[in-house]
Amino acid sequence: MGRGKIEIKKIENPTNRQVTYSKRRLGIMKKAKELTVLCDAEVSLIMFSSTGKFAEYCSPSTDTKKIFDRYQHATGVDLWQAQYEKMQNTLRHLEEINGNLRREIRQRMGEDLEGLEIKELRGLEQSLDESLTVVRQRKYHVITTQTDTYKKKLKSTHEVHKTLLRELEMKEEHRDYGFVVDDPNSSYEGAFAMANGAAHMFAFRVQPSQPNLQGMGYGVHDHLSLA
Amino acid sequence: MGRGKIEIKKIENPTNRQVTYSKRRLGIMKKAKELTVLCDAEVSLIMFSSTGKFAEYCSPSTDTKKIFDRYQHATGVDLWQAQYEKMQNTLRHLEEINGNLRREIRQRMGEDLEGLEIKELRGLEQSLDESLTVVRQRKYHVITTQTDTYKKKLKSTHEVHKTLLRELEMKEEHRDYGFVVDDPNSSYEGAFAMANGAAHMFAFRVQPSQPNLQGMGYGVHDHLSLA
DNA sequence: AGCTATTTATAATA
DNA sequence: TTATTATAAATAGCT
Repeated sequence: MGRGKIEIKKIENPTNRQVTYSKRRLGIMKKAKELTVLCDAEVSLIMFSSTGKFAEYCSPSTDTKKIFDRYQHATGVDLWQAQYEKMQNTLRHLEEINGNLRREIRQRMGEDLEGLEIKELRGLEQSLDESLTVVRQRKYHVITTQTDTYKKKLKSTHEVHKTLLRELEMKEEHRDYGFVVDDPNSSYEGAFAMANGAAHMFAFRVQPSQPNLQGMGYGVHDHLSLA
Repeated sequence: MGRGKIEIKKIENPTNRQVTYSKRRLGIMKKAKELTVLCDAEVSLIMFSSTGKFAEYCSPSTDTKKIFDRYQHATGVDLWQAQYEKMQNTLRHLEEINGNLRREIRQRMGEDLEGLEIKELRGLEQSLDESLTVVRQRKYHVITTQTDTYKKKLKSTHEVHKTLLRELEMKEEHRDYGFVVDDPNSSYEGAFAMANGAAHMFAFRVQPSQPNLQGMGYGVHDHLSLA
């Protein structure tokens, strides 16, 4: 149906191919519409050109999703089922692992021990013992580091104090009156008390075992309630 | 393109409509094939007649699912996306929880402690300490139970022994010769040595802390490698 | 299902 | 792309 007959094979000239695609795309869409109207049919037509350009026709009485639902029903092939089931399996697997991890944590917290053999209990005990040692070491390390930090702060406060004292002495030499202090916190007593007080507060928290901290928990636990 | 021009509107005569559907269905499928070949396009054509009959054409280079995935990508239209993304989110969420659980276990094993504050370290230490106590108690409980079991077995062995002794004494009274023993394991010495020996082996394993058991691990760890 | 007169689609061309 | 037009292809009405 043209000036000459053509063989049905790929048009190698890209321009011609594109032109033919445009014309025939309109043609087939017209055909699809006519089929829909004349024969009261439902038609879905989806096309991608070789350059990736997308075009579609779908009967007005329906939509592409409905057509595909019908398609799946008609063919019995559930296109998404495979993917879906795969994901569901992964999900189940993850939940199982999750359960196991939670159980391990519970056992490491001294719960859920009923099912364990002596051998396992001994292993767990030993592991906890070793872990406790490591955690204690780490705690002492952190404490030491923080103590050093406070010491440095204290020392720096002392420097400030000395400077202030010198300034005051100089002022005293220039006047025959006593202290002139604008801000009580900048005085020797104020600054020293603060630094010392902070250090004391910390020292108080240094006790190895605090039986009253039950309610404080161990912050990382929060994520047990995530799922 | 026929003996007479027709108006494009629903053919009311069902027979005519069906005939026209058949002819035009073939026609449009031919067009779809030609478009595929001539223009190197990807085409999906799905049709349902007014009587519900299903027919489809799909480019050989692809399949209906792929066309549909491309369709979704091209249109941005949802269809299955919602469900799919929901699952993907759940999956990601589970994996995240999983990671957190693993981290908690590692921390309960004395690893990965760098990010913890003193407060958290102290909480962890206390938790481990308490857990260790519980696990030790449980271990001793299990050990006690097993020891009881062995004691009962031993007692029962003693009963057997007494019976045997009585039988032997009776035999001695009937003959004037010494012991007559068929199976050495059924003798007093054999039975007692076994029961006692087993108990000893167990007693040996009762020591609270076994520094050499590092390699044995704590069986429950295996599931750390599940995912 | 075939047939074929006629309409329609489109290849070549501009 | 769009328009023209000669020609191939599709198909409506009939068997």
